[in-house]
Amino acid sequence: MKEGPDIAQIGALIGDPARANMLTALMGGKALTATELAAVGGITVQTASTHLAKLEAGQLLAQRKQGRHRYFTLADDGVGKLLESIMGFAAGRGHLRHRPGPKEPALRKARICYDHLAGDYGVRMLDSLIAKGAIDAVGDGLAVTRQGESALKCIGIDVGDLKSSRRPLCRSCLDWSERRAHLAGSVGKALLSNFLEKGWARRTAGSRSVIFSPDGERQFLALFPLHQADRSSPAQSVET
Amino acid sequence: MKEGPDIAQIGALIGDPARANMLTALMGGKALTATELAAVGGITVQTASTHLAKLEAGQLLAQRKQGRHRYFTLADDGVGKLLESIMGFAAGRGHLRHRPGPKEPALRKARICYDHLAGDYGVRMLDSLIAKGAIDAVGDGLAVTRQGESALKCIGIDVGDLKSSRRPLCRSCLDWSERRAHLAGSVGKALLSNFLEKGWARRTAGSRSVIFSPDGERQFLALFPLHQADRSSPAQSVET
DNA sequence: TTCATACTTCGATCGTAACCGAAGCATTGT
DNA sequence: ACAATGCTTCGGTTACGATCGAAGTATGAA
Repeated sequence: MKEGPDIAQIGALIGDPARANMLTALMGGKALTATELAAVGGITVQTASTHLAKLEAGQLLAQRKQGRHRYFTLADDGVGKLLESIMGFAAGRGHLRHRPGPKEPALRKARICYDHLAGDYGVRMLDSLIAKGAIDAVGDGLAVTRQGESALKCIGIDVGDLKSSRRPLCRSCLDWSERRAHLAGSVGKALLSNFLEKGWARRTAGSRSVIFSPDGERQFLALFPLHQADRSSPAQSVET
Repeated sequence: MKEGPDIAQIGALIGDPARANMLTALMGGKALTATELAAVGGITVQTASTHLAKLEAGQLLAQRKQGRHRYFTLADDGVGKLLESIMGFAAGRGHLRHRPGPKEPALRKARICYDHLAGDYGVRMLDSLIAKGAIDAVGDGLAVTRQGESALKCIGIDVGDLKSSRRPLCRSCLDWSERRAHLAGSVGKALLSNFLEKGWARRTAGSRSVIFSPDGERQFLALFPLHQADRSSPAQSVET
């Protein structure tokens, strides 16, 4: 009598809050360790371990051993697509976990997305990089152009060094506050690290928000201008 | 800290087997009563009632009172799309609830899919209708051609009458035993009713399988031949 | 080797929600 | 008015699984 694909099974896998948090975290495309995932799920590593085992058994996750770490990623593109469609559905009917609250402006403006910059500033940065031809948007993916490489070198980022890692240089990461893409990947990480090193910005203790210094903010905005001057700067409207 | 759409909630809603069964049952597009849904879910009406209330609260289902019945349907097209994408995902990795069992041949051959014909014969019928130009496959959807209308009239189905209903004439319904499409919609329903009235086939009591009489089967196969003679009839291979 | 880190497995607890029997409404039919 | 049907609500049981502490395995560093 029972027939058809077992949607209950994968529903149940996604249905647990801890697992859902881990999966959403992995939507960024970055491989994360069990410990990191435990943190985003708000559970201990033991619990996370069993969750991860289940997700792997359900073929939602893939695991890659590397030294004493185990990196987990979404099993394949299909999983990402699936999660995206569920997120879209959930967002469409206001099933939001986190309605825009009072403390949010800072987070909307600039925050950490695992290791790169997200929020309004993150979106602005990627837009600007694409507009000035430093990054090429090819299909779904992103790639650093030759011109972009030299531009990054001026800032103090050697793209050649980053290439040695297995991690992709650029990835597009969907920003749920802005509903637009920002830059992930090793270049995204390097850029954020660069800002932090230069003292343009600093992370805050308990939160994921990134606070720019007055001077740093000025330099950042100058470095990543809004090339498309077709509308009054949305970045600045948030800035106030 | 938590951010983004709440995929856990809808995952949990779909994650319960009883609820998943009810939802898949409703994918046929037909509105079903609480009692019917309890049956497909394999639970009592009381339990079904609480499940249905939850699904409604989660905006997955809509309810329509009519006399002393309450008809449940998927809340909107988005829900159908969502479920389809999950089913596709699950099927793609072999997460099937029901591996081909011993009693299945009859079901694979011909069965009720809510109100229309599914299984090998259902697939064959649609293929044949398309091949002979009675139905046009336009994009994702299906449409009856002018020629198809007259052909159906010969069998005793007035497409004009069906048009008065709000229900779409033709819908493609994915067949999970065949992994191919068969014909749903009011035309699909009318065809099955037609076969039953003529005594070509009959429904069985407890099951969803449809049993053809020897004569009815002959006529059905003659009416819906396999136009593409590129392989030996798959219908007959199951028939044995 | 020994220690430290990263992760898994085991064992046990605890909460939640799925479930059903029984009773309570609501609608229809007689 | 009364009975019958369809469904919901209530109450109480039960089972599953999420969780964590503690112990066990693997990898790397000193």
